[in-house]
Amino acid sequence: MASRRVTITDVAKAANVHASTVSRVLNGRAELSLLPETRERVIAAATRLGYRPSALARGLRLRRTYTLGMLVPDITNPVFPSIIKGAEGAAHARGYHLILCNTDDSFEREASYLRVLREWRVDGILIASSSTADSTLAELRREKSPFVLLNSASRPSDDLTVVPDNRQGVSAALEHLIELGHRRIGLIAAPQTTTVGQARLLAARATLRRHHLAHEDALVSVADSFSEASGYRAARRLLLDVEPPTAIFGANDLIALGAIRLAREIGLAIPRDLSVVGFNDIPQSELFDPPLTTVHIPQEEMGVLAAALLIDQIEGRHIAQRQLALETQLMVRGSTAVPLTATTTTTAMKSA
Amino acid sequence: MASRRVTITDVAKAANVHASTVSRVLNGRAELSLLPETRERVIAAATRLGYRPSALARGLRLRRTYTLGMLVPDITNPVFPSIIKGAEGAAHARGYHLILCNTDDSFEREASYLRVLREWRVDGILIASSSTADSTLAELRREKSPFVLLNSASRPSDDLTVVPDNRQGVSAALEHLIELGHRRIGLIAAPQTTTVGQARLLAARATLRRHHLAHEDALVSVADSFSEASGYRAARRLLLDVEPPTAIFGANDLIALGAIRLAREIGLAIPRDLSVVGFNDIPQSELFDPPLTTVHIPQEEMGVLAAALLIDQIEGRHIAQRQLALETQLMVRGSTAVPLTATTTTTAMKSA
DNA sequence: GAAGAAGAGACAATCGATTTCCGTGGGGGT
DNA sequence: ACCCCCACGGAAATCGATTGTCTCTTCTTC
Repeated sequence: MASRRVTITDVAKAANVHASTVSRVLNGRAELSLLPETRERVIAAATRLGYRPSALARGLRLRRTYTLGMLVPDITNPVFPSIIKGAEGAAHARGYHLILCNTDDSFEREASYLRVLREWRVDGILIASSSTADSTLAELRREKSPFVLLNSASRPSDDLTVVPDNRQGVSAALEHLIELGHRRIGLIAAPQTTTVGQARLLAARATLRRHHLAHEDALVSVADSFSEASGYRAARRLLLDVEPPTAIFGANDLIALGAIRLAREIGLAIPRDLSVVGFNDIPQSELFDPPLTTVHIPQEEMGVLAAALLIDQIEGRHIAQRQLALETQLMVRGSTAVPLTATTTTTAMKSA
Repeated sequence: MASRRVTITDVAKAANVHASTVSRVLNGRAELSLLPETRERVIAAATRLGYRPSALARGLRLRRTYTLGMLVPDITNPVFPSIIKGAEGAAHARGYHLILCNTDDSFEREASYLRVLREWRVDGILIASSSTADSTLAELRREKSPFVLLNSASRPSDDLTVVPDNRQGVSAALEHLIELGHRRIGLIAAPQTTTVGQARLLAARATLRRHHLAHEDALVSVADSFSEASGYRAARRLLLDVEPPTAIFGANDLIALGAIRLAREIGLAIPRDLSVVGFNDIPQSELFDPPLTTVHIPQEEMGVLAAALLIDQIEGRHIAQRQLALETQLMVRGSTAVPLTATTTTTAMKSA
């Protein structure tokens, strides 16, 4: 009744050969010569029975699973689907597939998933999870399990890494605001427990310093996650201040959108009263109200490259460059404009 | 050097017992009594060595993998991440995890992935892929592999199914337009090769008929996918017509957004010149320009329920209800309004 | 015609778990 | 004193593949 799965032995019996012969035929290894006729008989039997080798058994024997684990902090953040799509496509093209794990930015879930991935003997791991504990990485290194950090550089190390060029992107965003005439620029940073969060805040501060602009603490608010809700909350501290900024740079698009929502609620028009820039250029960015000015990062490409890098590493190919920082591009859209006070400010600057 | 994985035998040796004993201790089966002292010795050895059982070996032996496959047509469509998140969370809570497969709405990729999932002996499959071939489903049924259709009802059958109540949602959307005074309502349908596409078009036509409104072919345009770009293309046929509709219902939000983009380009103001309603209520819907009026479906819940249903089925629990059609809710936002011609039209209607 | 080579496949070990079936030693019942 | 049973845990089969080795033919070649 419960139509038992057909195994290699079933095929062997049907073709009147030994299981080992079936294996050799199906895997097309040429080391052993086989009669063409036998080969055909086996293939015929296999297709007739609808034989599908068990990946479990093969993985056990081969100690290879052709499977990649992928750790993602929050799949509902619209940057990730594109990245995942890229990674998944590249993996598929090379004969691998992905086990996707949503860590919800929780250490326990991440640890739990990492265990699962190890139990499944995945060949390598793609880590897009931003808050990965150093101890976790240390363990992976120690175990020599291949992994690639995606979108979240680790502190200087030799790990394989694929990130957007945060420095370049952030400074392009801020310089855009500066060129428009903004002088009080607020920063909504991402959690400083994450490397992305740190990198972007660092880059932002450096840019402001380079342009001799204030980057006092009153102008920096740290969001507690990468979400819209948390951008909204973080924006309070900036916009309800006595001397609010005329422009805000959000560490990612969702945070920027949250800031916009709050600004609206307290009666600020975007971009007239407040300019906002985001980061990532999530899909549909140009459809928002207003169309979001943001830093584009090549999301799908990042996924593709990360998967390629990981597989190269797994298969022991030579890796020319271990750290990839991909070019970003500022997309100027409707959420930024000349500040209301622009003329007076610039005049003041000039007279100074 | 290559620190060999620690196996059950290693633990057994370290604890001075037989491998079978280790297995018994670790799986906590009570059928065989063990000395508490032995138990502790084994556990100590296992944790000391950092033993992780091989899911491959266990799966092979048990013929159970505690793994679910999930087929998704396009992960970059913002409905799906929430659904996936729900499914993944529910699965994780029950000790299962997901292998996510992005089919890109391609039959070959879907078939290929289905093969992979079978090779991996997943315990069950979550099918959110909308265009699944009937033959595929037939095969799954024949093989008695558990599966749940998610977001895509099959033709009347006994399959486990979790869908939004398309009929209710669609009619709420259209009746909203009708109440506003719209009489020429254009439909942008989703591909009719998909069950969702069919269900929503059918429901739309029925609603229009019920209200004695025209639903001529000139008012129906079929998009060739569920994407924004294809909504944009499909909208051409409606809006560049001699007698364009005053409102458009898009079979999903992306399609609706595409229609809005085209409308803008040809100089129509939304919602003044054209009202648009979508379906799904994708995240960030209220942030679009204009905020999108759309039919909310409980995305995450759908994922949760589908996973729960699948696991119940796998574990042989009794299933009270095999088909779930979840309630939808119309979210009236900024993309719909009274048509410009409203007064004249309603007057005409009344005098009739 | 015999030795050797080569061709075609069968055999069996192995991967790392789980589980059924036994074996042993001790205690209790009659 | 005999038997039975129970507690404890070892042995071995099994899941379904892959691959190194062995065997058996058949064909060369001198």
